[in-house]
Amino acid sequence: MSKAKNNQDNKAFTEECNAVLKAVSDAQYVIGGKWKLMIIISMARGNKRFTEIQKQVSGISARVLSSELKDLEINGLIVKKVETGYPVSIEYELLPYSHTLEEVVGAMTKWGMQHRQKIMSERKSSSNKINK
Amino acid sequence: MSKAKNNQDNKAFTEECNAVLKAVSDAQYVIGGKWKLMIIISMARGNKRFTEIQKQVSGISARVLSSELKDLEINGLIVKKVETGYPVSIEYELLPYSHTLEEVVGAMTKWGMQHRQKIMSERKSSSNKINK
DNA sequence: CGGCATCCAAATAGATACTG
DNA sequence: CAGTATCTATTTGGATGCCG
Repeated sequence: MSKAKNNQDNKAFTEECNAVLKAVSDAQYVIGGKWKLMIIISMARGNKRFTEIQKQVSGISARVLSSELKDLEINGLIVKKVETGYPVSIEYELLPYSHTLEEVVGAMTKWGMQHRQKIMSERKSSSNKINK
Repeated sequence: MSKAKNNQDNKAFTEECNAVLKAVSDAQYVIGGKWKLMIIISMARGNKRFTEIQKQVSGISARVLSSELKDLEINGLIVKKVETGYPVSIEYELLPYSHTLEEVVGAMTKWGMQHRQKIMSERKSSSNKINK
């Protein structure tokens, strides 16, 4: 392979790489961080109330959940519905757009499960780490 | 649908939900954060040297890259290879296990690209945000 | 119940300088 | 080149109390 050909390849590769990096970075801007996907998963299973979601997504504080829900609403993934009445009831609902995340959630779930399997069967080596 | 049936459904749903949440949380432990996937993407395109990777993953500092590479090595995704010689050359390489991430990376790339498209075609609303 | 305000502690990251 | 050390600045997050 000539040097020129190599450079061409590298250039195309770099451009494709930058496109992928940009896309992943865009995605992480919206669904990155510790909680956003977990909130969406919990909501996809029917949790709509603030306290329900907080109970299922273990470890999240009210302050953080509140702020995450706002982000998700701003980014078009959920809506906050306020039903006036006595008492006022507030529910969060997934918007149809959130379903576009199914593939991402599916891939991460699958990977997380197989990774735990892998770690479990590697109990000899203790330097690998897994959540709690 | 009876109340009992409903409760059963909810219980099964809750358990399945917790399994998914745990898996996603495991995955995020290893590949979460702003940089890890981007480093892997860059390396999958052939970048092996510290400085090459830092150049392609724009915005990452040497200190953070150094620490991220260590995490990735601990978790079995990459190796650091030191070729003694003059001068000593250091290269990082993806391990075969890193290929198990292809589906995750693919899903996120796809989603990020379509999301940018969506935002672009929604230029009327200015409250949605996208990276730089 | 569903938050927001405040305070404070901890984690994270940038800048800079330095080393083998 | 491939980092490490140090210091500081910023971000993040927990705890608590209050409010409609």
